[in-house]
Amino acid sequence: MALRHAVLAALLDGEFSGYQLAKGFDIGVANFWHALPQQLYAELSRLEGEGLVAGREVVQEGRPNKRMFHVTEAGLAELERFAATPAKPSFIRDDLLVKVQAVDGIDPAPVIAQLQERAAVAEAKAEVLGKLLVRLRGEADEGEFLRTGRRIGPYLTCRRGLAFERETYDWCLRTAEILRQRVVTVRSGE
Amino acid sequence: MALRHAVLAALLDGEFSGYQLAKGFDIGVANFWHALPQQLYAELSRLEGEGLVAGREVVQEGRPNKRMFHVTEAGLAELERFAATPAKPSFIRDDLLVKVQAVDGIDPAPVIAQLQERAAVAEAKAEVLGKLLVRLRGEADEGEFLRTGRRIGPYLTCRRGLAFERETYDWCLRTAEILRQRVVTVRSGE
DNA sequence: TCAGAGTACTCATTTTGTTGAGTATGCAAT
DNA sequence: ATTGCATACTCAACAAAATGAGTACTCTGA
Repeated sequence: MALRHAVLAALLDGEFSGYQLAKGFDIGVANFWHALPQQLYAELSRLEGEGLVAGREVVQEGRPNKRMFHVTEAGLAELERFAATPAKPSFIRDDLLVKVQAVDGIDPAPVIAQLQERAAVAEAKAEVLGKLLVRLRGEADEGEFLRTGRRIGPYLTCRRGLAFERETYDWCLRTAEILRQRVVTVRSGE
Repeated sequence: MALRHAVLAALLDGEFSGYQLAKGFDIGVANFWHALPQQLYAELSRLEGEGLVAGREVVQEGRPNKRMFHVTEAGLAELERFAATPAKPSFIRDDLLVKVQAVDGIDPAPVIAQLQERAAVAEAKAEVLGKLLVRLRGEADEGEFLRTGRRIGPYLTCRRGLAFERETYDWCLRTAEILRQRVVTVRSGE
């Protein structure tokens, strides 16, 4: 059950509402823990019930009120406890890889198309993450920031996400190219 | 529901029992779709019920009988259909990244230890995948194999897995080093 | 003025994934 | 002789994640 911890980690950056998390999750924490809005709302309620986060109602005009949450002492202690328990091994879990695995038995055309599309998505995501990196370190150069910055967690995970997206981009394009070449080869009666 | 398709894709390589899949899943398809033995057995039964795979009982001596499964025509058609439906975006989902994200608020020592451990796991996995790559392409050089081999799906996904593990390895070591340096910096009263 | 998009959520259900405990047999080492 | 490991599975219960369908109000543009 790491969604709760992902939420706690995200709330280390300040006060957020469920709605804000649901938006921001896509660029920040969502690089390594994706969740739907409904899950976030539910998790925040549960965390509040357990006293790991505290919420306050913010009355707004011209738009619905919202609840802003922050981590409590108990929440921080829970994060601490979580960080000290052994991590589970991670793995990629991806539809598209399943399709590529099966590509020898089926029509490669839709797989090629999806690889192309995925490459574009990965490129766009890489750009967003690259910009986020710049924003996170501010003025300082990277080495300096990593040595002395006081909030480097998001920076470090963002670097991982960026490397992943770049890797995805490269692999998708190379794989698509290989499959395209084979279609040509087979057609020319190799 | 891509587990079923991962199983179908795995069965493209021949006939396997649930037990064999449960073992082999760790090195082949499991690079992008992890599953516990129980899930595989259950999925195979379901697939058999739907006629997407067919099983036959193999009587053995000195050990329990087993059921060997292969993909049927209908199963292949299902894979074809699956490959043609748009892929969902993928993302990393990883405990350890959550911990790194939170590292500014907690004790970094256990996080550093887990990064080190994860690097070792990734290195070992990368080596296994590297060997698998060599085994899959056999005598041929890579370019030749990719152009003319008749079963390249597993090779292509294996390359992705290898790149991922290498990336994980690098990131873990670099991140651990950065965190270690900071501990020193803080201690020396920066 | 009315459709559409944005803010801010809730509730219910289903689908997946995980955990834990069994069953049964044979082989090899202690 | 008995422990422990490998083969080959099954069943039940639970936790987590994904899906779908709302609610309600406001602002903006056609």
